[in-house]
Amino acid sequence: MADDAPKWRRRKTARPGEIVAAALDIFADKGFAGAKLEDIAARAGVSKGALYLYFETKEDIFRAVVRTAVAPNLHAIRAAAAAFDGPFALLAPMLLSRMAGLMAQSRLPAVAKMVIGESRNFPDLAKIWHDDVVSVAIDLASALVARAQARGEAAPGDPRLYAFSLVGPMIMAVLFREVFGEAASEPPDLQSLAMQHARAVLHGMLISPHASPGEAAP
Amino acid sequence: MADDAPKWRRRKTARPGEIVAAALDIFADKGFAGAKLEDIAARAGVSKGALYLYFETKEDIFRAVVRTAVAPNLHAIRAAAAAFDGPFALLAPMLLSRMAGLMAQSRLPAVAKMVIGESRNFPDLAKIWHDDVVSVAIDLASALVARAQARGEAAPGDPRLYAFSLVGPMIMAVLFREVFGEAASEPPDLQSLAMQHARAVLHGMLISPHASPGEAAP
Amino acid sequence: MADDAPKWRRRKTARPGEIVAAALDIFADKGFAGAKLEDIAARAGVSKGALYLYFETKEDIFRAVVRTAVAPNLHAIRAAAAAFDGPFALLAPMLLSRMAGLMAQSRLPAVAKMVIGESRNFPDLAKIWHDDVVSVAIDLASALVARAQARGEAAPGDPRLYAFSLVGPMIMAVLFREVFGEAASEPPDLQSLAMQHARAVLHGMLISPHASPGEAAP
Amino acid sequence: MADDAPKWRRRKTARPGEIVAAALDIFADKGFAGAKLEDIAARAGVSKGALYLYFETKEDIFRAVVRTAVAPNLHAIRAAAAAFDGPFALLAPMLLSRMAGLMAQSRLPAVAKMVIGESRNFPDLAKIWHDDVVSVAIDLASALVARAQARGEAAPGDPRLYAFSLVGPMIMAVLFREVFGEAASEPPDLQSLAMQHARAVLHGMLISPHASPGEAAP
DNA sequence: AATGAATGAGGATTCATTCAT
DNA sequence: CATGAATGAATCCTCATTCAT
Repeated sequence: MADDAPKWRRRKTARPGEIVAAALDIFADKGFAGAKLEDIAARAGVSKGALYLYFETKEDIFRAVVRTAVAPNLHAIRAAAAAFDGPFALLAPMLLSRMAGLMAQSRLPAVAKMVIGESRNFPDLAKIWHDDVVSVAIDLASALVARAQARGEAAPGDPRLYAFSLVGPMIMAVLFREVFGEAASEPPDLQSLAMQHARAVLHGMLISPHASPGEAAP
Repeated sequence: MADDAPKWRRRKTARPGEIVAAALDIFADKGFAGAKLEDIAARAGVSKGALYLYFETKEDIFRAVVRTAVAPNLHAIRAAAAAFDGPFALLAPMLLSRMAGLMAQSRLPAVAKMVIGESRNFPDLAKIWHDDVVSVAIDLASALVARAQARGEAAPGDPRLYAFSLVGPMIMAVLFREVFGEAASEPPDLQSLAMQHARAVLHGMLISPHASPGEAAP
Repeated sequence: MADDAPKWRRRKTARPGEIVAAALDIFADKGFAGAKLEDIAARAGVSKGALYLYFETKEDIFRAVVRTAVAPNLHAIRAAAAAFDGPFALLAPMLLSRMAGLMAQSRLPAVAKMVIGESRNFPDLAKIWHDDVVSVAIDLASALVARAQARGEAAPGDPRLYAFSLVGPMIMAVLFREVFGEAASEPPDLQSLAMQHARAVLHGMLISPHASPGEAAP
Repeated sequence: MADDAPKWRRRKTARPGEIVAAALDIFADKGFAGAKLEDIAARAGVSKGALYLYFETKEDIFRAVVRTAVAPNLHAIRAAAAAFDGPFALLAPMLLSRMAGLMAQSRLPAVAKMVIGESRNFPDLAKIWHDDVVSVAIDLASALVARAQARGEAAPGDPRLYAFSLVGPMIMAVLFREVFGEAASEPPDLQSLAMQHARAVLHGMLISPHASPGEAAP
């Protein structure tokens, strides 16, 4: 609360970002309807009226929050995909690990929770989220699987469903942490899950009678 | 939903259930804050005031919706687990398939969406959902994995993380369908996903040079 | 940011007048409450803050608008009255015609509309308008009538009511044009009305059986 | 059971009228923007929320006020016109007198003031007012004049402008009273004005050398 | 039990006004 | 002098909740 530093006015450029950041916190905590503009303003360190210098409506702020969260991470995902072209057995764990890192660092999980809860009230945001995040990720994973299949690395099957097999556990874990937080039982560690799941989905959970004993424990 | 029973004077005991069913529809569509008691009452075929004959507050109705959705399905899951004690390689696909059926039939996905969105506003409901649904399912899967490991059927590793590997894709697919609905690209088929994912997570997606061709289709 | 282009040219004295002119346009269009200071500033080509260099409040601007519109026209009316001292039969049409010209040229009708609408919110302005415009005009007309009566030119009767008989049609026509504008049926032509009404109120609309046919068109 | 029991409920039927009556008072006093819904509700003896049981928005109430004021008086005007078919010299004073009575009894002057002030903000209401009140009155007067001309009773000239000559003074006087109220100099008496103006506009203000001396003094 | 008219606290939004630059 | 970002009081409107019928 106490801000000793003299607040230099003329924040015109920085303000929108500060407001969006504050709004993300409040929306993630209270949901869209539960969030009070007054709280968002307070957290952003501005007055209620100042919000309307940069955004038309509460919905507008919400949209900005979702869009702002999506854009940079979207680029990161695409970059990760294009950067590597090795064998699927190495690519999959790398991608899951990177996904774990992304989820831990960014506010994507919080935004995901918001979008899930408000998907019916903001169909256009759901569409943005779908088109720019979920579909991109699924298409990426599907493409990797398809390539692996073409190379004879991966078993036959629907690449799109395999995409769910690959990233589903990460999504579930992320939402688990976001929804139940520390209020519930110990949340899963994302990096550990990424590693163990990569091995499981690549090599299988079953201990093959033909496999060497060392295979299961790297 | 069928109205083959005489309508007059059958209400008394049926009313709360009808209200909860109506509320589930409205809450699933609009979210907690967006749902109007007037709409719930209209859908239930009663007056606004009548809601207060059976429930104290709007929150009370919401809690009843969540609890009502949880209870019976919870039993089904436990029953399914206890009923079968075969090899993990057969149990896992069966459970995933049953899970797919459960998700398709019940309103669990809709309630899950609601709980995710309102988890911060209703910590107690999040806790109920966690304790009675999520934790139970995870514990169940973990126990099955641990048993399989003890029997030498499953590879070593954290059984809890394996639980995410098992059910995560189903959860993701269910939410995908719930959130994006028909407005987005083709939603994944749950049964197909259950089958393919079971094979993938059990035997691995990779084509092992040592594996026999028949391994993929048991 | 630093913009070294010196904008201050020569305004200083012209500014208040420009602001008042802009305000008149906006007030006439939106009414007092509906007018936004931002719009007035924009139309005057100054910043919002600049308004406060010349006026204390929004009300202050409104008062200035009304007063500014009143003052010069007031002079014109008095001058017209004092300038001529001929027979009433010639004076009346001349005054009505001059009134028509004044109404068509000045923004008096627009200000009249504003004052009518805001008379209860700005009793002091209503008083100014009454004392400086309406009463002056009525008193002037009354005085002319009284003089005509004293000279035996005009029939007996309340000079004040005769004043309404004289100028009422002009007022009504002016308001008709101001309120309904071009959105309604053809507005009356003020000069034509002035001429025809002068003849009617002086000589009567009825065709007297005793009057010669030429009487109606002198 | 039969649902057609008399609705003694509350005031469901009477309320809208009460609200409109209260709103007319407040709107007339404060103007549209200046009127607070809270004040309207208080004057109507209901809560703020109750207003929204009967009207959608503040604008909706305003429209209802204007429309409600127009409708019944409209009928009265038309009836008066159709009822009488005597000589113009008798019809004109009768109509002016009736107009004076109507203005004194009804809230038409107050509504007129509102419409004048808000004509730009509510063009549709201005149109209603024009089409249903002003045009009707002008057309009516014009028709009477035209008929009188056809009968050789009235002098030639534009009947529409004559209509302004006839009713303009009444309109001006009514607005004078409404705008300046008792705060200003003595307001004109409507009935006296109707009588004196009728004589003036019929027979002329000038004393004709040919007229008998007794004609000018009733 | 059931109704639905009525309530009023709560919150999004506007805009006259201020003041640091 | 001039600016325009910032403020916050004011007010419309919503809707969960109550209660007379």
